[in-house]
Amino acid sequence: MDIDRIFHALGDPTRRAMFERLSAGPLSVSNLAAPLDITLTGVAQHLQILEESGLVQTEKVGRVRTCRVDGRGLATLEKWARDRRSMWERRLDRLGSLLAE
Amino acid sequence: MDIDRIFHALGDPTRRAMFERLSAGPLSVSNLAAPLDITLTGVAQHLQILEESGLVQTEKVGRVRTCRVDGRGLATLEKWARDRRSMWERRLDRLGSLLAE
DNA sequence: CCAATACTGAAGCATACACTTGACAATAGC
DNA sequence: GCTATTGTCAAGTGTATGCTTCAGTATTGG
Repeated sequence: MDIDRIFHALGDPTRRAMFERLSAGPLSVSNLAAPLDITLTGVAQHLQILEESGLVQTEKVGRVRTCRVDGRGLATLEKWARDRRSMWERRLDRLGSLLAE
Repeated sequence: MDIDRIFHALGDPTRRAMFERLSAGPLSVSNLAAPLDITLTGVAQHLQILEESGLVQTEKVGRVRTCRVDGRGLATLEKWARDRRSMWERRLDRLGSLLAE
């Protein structure tokens, strides 16, 4: 789960909308595409990027591909944010104790 | 703190590297630029995007501009991730209780 | 079996965006 | 005051990427 790919994937508003929608529950590609006013092909391209980044998982059964959130990507993202925050707060703590002296 | 700008800002590897570096502590623009092999101008451009997204805060004193992490951007990002996770897990919960019946 | 559905693949286009150069402005140190 | 440092502004360039069209492949339902 490469953080680089994850941020790149979510950097696009359409892909983020897709992911947000999927976090409410699994959808077929067509259903996922319905509210977006771009081509199905376009959606499929975005989907591939989301999949490669570990944010979304898809499975094809018959002719319909079902898409669902892949927890691993989200977990990687959360860890990244948590790590940055802890570094940042440690810094603030040091500053605080310096001022306290 | 627009989530759209935040993800766009962090979607670029250079900007993310800058932010990661700043989370360890404040830096001047030149110091921030030093390890990156792009122009100072390029760094300044990235910096503006980070600033507009609420991830970084800068202050110019004399001729040196000091850059530090702005907690608001990070908080917005964390909230977004938390919200997606909770939606996603609620879904898994419903599935679980369905199977339990 | 035939038509409709649900995607997939290749190729092209047009814009956004990362990055550069070159010139300039303001401050700091000697 | 002169020079070096630190950053800013405007404009241009090339590539990445979001999106489209068109054509094709399975699969499903009547």
